[in-house]
Amino acid sequence: MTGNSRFAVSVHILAYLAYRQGAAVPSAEIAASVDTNPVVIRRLLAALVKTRLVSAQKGASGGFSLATTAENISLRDIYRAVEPEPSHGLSHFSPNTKCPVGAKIQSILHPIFVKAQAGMEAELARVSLAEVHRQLRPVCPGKK
Amino acid sequence: MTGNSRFAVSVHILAYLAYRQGAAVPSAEIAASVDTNPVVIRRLLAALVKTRLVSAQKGASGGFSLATTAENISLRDIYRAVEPEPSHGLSHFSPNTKCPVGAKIQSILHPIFVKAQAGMEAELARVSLAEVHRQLRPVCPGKK
DNA sequence: CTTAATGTAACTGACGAAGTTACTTTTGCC
DNA sequence: GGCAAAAGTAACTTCGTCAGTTACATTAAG
Repeated sequence: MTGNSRFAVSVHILAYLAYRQGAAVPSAEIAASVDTNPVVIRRLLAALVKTRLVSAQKGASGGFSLATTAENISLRDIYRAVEPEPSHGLSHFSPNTKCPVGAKIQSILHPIFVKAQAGMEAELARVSLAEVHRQLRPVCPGKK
Repeated sequence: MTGNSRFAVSVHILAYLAYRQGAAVPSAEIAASVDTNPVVIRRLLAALVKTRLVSAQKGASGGFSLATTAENISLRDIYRAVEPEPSHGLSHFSPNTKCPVGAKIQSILHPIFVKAQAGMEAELARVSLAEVHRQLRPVCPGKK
């Protein structure tokens, strides 16, 4: 598992916690579901705990659980918790300010990037963790 | 200039071509405006030529110019020309399929990511290169 | 035929993220 | 009290991607 999968893995983690219905789930169990190292999971969970989406219980028989209901958590909340501030490549982009184009291009692009980012997050905001959870346990036709 | 600034630099390139009003502009001149190496510029231009946003003229007194009007180029066109297919971290994310969550999470996330991407691109589609060009040459109050 | 340009391949270096090891701290449970 | 299990975290190793660079073949104007 290489490349930036922080968000995808984080949604997986929270979906797993929802699936386990409030139990204190150790990082090793989540790591088995994601198929990665427990430390990777704990690092992402640290961000999710900091933003109060998840609560952590140290010590024996400890573990992680959702800090609120799955309805109250949107994918945008998760995205913002674990993704770094989007730079869109504007940091480390230092055009020649002696050129009329280079002097202005950054200030022109910045608000455009902010809107593009907002457009993406608006779509994520429409999906709750509960919706993801629901799709995990689909209605089983014919079964009551 | 480090990190993924392909899109920002590409908009800069096209804005520069618009600014030069149809002249055949060599990559070295664009590189001076962006403050980077001409090869970096030519690599991005190769993608822009392939998608027919820009035309290239080889040989002495050759260079690059817009293949169409700035009104006809949206920032989404530029984005799609130079950014690789968005994986959103789903490639290289291989959860444990023996777990009920791991088995389904990818197919749940995929359509959500597609919508998020579309939300972002819709905002980029609203901005044309002409709009960027206009902001480069603002009305100069008092000047006729 | 010279010169200036594109088109590309090959290499280097920086950076970020995943993965791993190892250790400290905390806490339930016997 | 002491053991076991867990979070928390630091340090290190890969690994992939991209910007940057050098070098060279190809092309076309004058």
